Amino acid sequence: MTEILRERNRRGEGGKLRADILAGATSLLEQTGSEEAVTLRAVARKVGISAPSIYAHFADRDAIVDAIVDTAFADFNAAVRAATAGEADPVERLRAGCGAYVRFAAERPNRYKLIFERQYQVAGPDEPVPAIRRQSFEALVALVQACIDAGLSASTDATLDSTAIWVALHGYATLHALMPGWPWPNDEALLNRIVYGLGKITSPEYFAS
Amino acid sequence: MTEILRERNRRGEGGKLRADILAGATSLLEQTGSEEAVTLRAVARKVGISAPSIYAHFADRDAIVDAIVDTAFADFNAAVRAATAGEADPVERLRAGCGAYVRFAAERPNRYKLIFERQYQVAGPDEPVPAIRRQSFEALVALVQACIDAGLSASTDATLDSTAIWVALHGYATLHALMPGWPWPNDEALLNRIVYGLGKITSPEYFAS
DNA sequence: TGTACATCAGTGAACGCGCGTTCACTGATGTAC
DNA sequence: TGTACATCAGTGAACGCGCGTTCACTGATGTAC
Repeated sequence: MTEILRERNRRGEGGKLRADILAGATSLLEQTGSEEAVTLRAVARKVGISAPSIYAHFADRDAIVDAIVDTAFADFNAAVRAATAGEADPVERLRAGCGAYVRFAAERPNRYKLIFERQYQVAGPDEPVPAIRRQSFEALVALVQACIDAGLSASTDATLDSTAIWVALHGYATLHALMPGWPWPNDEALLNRIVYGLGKITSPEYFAS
Repeated sequence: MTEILRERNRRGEGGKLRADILAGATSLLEQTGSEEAVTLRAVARKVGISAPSIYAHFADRDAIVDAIVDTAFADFNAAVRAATAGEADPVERLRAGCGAYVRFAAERPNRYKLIFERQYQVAGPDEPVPAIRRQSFEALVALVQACIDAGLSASTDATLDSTAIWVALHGYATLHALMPGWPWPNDEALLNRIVYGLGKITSPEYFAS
């Protein structure tokens, strides 16, 4: 648990500590792999300050975790959007988006996990899902629908097939992080099976893979 | 947190407490949804005994959680095996096994979650996966291979396609538990897409669904 | 059949720990005069 | 240009809490004689 030597901020620059706390908490989460490890005191140790100093910037422990989730979710949406933006062909766009989804999770496994687990805690078991999460799913449905419209997919239900793709991507992302010792098949091949198989992509060059 | 009124066991029947502790711990896990809630003291309160009494039956807190995992994993394997045993047609067997997989997770979401998360903690990030887990995957591969052998699947790589099916089932199971408020499509339809789509089942009556 | 006693099932008090949070404070620094 | 002071950034000690675990114990019960 490395501690950072830290100089007191100059007057008017107290706000900088907020960013340091967030960075420390995020690295703590990513290193230990569990949300429970993000304690006020552990974060303070990591950042090199005393525990009460955090209260100037966050209301309580939960506010820190919420801030991590907000940042991570924004990063996630941005990563997927950036990946799809670069492709013209509908199938390539879909494939690129799904690739970015899995890559994000692989590179930040614990932040990915937190995004989804926190969802549950925030919304409660029976409450509706927040708009921001629904929107990123709608984007996936739109990608599949574009393939259908271009005559490249045999799907007759973009929502159903998007859901299938989504659960497969989520399962792959979480299992991959959870069982690195598993004899996983080639990453590209598995992703192709998920995207082309569940997306009912008809073009032979896609389906062959 | 209901406490159970409990009479002291008679001489020679001390072992009964072990089962009570396990049952209390399991119900605590299933109610609260988090492994952290399964504390020695919470289990003792649940069962209606004092905390130190647990040490006569379990070495430490971790041993209780391990026992829950062992039981849950055995139950899981039994449920899937029982489902496949009843079917003669290879595709029906595969479909029944996958259905049992998802049903098990839906009925005991927190035990299902624990089985996989504990995996990680036990084996460590880089160690190989225990034989018992590998065996239940091999059973899935065999089900897919049987479909290929019967000329009912166009798959040319039973392991790859079984992996795809597995990650999709896992993703569906975990997301379903995590987001009950999500507008999930019809359960049968989604499972059919996963099993028939990723299993490359060719029979028209299957593929149409 | 009666009784002493070993054993068994389980208890209550205590320990040290890390936690979230509160409170009164300190000391450097920018600014008003 | 010098100085008093308000403000800002952050601290140290303390609180009560629930935890895992230890220890010496208690009292009911089956059994040997």
